[in-house]
Amino acid sequence: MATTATILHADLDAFYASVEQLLDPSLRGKPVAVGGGVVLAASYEAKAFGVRGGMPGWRARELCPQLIFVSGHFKEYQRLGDAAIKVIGDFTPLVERISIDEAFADVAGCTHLFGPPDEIARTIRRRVRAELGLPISVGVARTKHLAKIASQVAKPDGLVVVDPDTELQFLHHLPVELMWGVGPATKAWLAEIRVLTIGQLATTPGWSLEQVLGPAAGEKLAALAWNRDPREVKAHRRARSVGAQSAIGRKPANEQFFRPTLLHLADRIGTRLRAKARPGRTVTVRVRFANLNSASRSVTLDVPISTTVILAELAIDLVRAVLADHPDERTISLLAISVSHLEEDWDLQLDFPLGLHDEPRRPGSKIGMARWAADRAVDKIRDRFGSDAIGYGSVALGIFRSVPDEFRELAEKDL
DNA sequence: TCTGGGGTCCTAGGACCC
DNA sequence: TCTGGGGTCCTAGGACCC
Repeated sequence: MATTATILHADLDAFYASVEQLLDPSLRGKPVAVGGGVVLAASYEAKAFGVRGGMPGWRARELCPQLIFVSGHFKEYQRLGDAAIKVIGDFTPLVERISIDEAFADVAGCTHLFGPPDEIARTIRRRVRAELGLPISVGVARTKHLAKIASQVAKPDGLVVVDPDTELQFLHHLPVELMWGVGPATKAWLAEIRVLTIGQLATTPGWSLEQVLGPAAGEKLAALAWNRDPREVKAHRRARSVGAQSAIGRKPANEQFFRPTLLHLADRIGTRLRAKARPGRTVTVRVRFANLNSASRSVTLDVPISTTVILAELAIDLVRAVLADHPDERTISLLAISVSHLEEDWDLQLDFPLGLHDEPRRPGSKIGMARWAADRAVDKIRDRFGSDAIGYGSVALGIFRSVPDEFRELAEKDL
């Protein structure tokens, strides 16, 4: 089976920072960071100093004193990210978007119209540069994983095509961390057994990898060398969970502090679940303590829920349980709620939510109905007048916003 | 004045069923 | 009448990705 290299992986370079340099020419060629308290994205000039996403702002300034901080044009990121993906969509409907700035495409079915894959890749790069003013790197290969590695190698602003006949040569000298799924922990373990390159990995007996990393990871690591990579590009993937979290600095582990935050998080999640008619059955909370250790608790219900107050009450109970199990932890630094086991296309008209203090297995009650009706009313008012018009206002709750809401929305996956 | 926010997937142990 | 094995679901924790 002679498979040809028809999978593209396209990735906008240092996306947020590139947009800022596009919008403000005085930033071009200079080290730029988007963010403030924390670096959300860094330009290549800043990366040269070791500045990385997720890094505390003070640390970034330490590494690069001349670093320019900009607060970010989040609407523009969404617009330009969408536009870049749309350029790819002009060639094939088989586009799998991974994030705001990244997508796979399979061009096998459109080469008769647009020429060979490498030519399509060149056209995409040229058009994104000409029409949007942004650099984009593209990898072309026989599988998704290889295409992704190729685009990483192509960065910045490049194109790498991996011919099926030369795949092993291409991979041989590349560091293991370029593989998808190999992060710091796996890299460190592999380094211990003196495996630094993908070539070395390919000649390492499968059983020793499986023994330490488990069957799934072992299989994944061996897949590249054995040509068992997934090829299928999926245009539509539905979300499997919805969550929200908030770093709250250092707060005592008391209900008066965690309750308002949990209400706010539950509200964010509940609104999204109701908007897409996808209530969920499992609620998970995570509590991170001052020492950055964290613990989680979850509960799975018989009935899917999306009511803000019910989500919040469940979350509060779960956080209480976590704290009861960790009596020595007196300071909380982050709270998170996540809802999973999401229902597909739930008819909200049939959603008789759990009355919290009723019999748990009997959905529907006057109290539950009233709460559900109240949420739907709030949703409608927000649709008309904006999200701050009504509800559990963060100002009233004293919520400290460490990142702008627009940034959170950029990261949200379509339900 | 150490570390943001939204996700995916995997593992291991236990409960429970047949 | 004391014991197998397979499958599914739930829970807690962790690695990883953008």
